[in-house]
Amino acid sequence: MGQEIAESLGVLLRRTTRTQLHRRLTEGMGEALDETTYPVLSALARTGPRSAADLAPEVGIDRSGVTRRASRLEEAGLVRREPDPGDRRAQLLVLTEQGRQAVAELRTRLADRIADALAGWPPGEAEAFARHLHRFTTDGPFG
Amino acid sequence: MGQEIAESLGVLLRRTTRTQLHRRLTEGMGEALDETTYPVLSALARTGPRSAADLAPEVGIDRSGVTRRASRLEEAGLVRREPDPGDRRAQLLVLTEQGRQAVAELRTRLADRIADALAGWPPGEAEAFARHLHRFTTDGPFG
DNA sequence: TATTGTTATACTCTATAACTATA
DNA sequence: TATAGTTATAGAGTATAACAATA
Repeated sequence: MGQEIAESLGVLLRRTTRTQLHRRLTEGMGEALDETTYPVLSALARTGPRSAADLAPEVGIDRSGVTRRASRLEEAGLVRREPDPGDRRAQLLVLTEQGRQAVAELRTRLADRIADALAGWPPGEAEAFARHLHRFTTDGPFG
Repeated sequence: MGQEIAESLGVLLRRTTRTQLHRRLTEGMGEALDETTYPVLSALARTGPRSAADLAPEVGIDRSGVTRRASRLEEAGLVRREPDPGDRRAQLLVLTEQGRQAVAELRTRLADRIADALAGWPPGEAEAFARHLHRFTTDGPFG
């Protein structure tokens, strides 16, 4: 059983698993939105307006990387920068209306893919899997 | 439910999730064995002796990358190169005894981490999760 | 003194292209 | 002609270090 999970993790954690999924999700959504900028846009949608420093651990890169990716998204009109009212050193990254639309499209695409994958599963198993996977990513062998 | 899976996938597919796990697994096992060479060693153990070209898709990089990583493992004595008896163009990458010992240690470490993560789960749920995760990585939204 | 965003720099890792040898 | 391994090269992406502004 542990061996089966180890094998599955091996596939999931492959570099190509991530890049290929993100590349397909962002396909045709403009030059600025690719597997590099996707995690920033996605994290921003998940957490709401954030500074680059706050977003960095969420995305798994440092603040200079967030700045660079955010600049690409800003040029494309998906993100804008606003001064943080509570800290004049900081800039908040905020989704524009166009950015929100892009996130909605990305979420739909991902949801469709997941639904397709689970379509043939026996009743109840998909729900159980969702719960288990969430628990595993939270308490799993990653900390 | 799809949303819950999407969130979990977001965590699993983070670049840092992979590198940190592999970094911890290989900790203290010599300079040649790190998060870069781990997937090659692991794939070799899983599939048996293979050429660089055959191993490339398994690892998710191209054959030049496999060659480079294999050379590091060879220098450290974990892998050796043998001529392929069936094709004189090819070189088979083979685990040495030291390489097999390293793989055994890595498997133990990963199994321990997984077992720790599942220790508190209700009876039967871990087994179900293992089956579901395997199915999901096989038929999932990645192809 | 510490932390912010940003930029420039150095480093790591990768794919691409070339080469020779063999199928 | 195509494919093997290998090497050199160029590209992408990253962390590190520095900077001025603000806490």
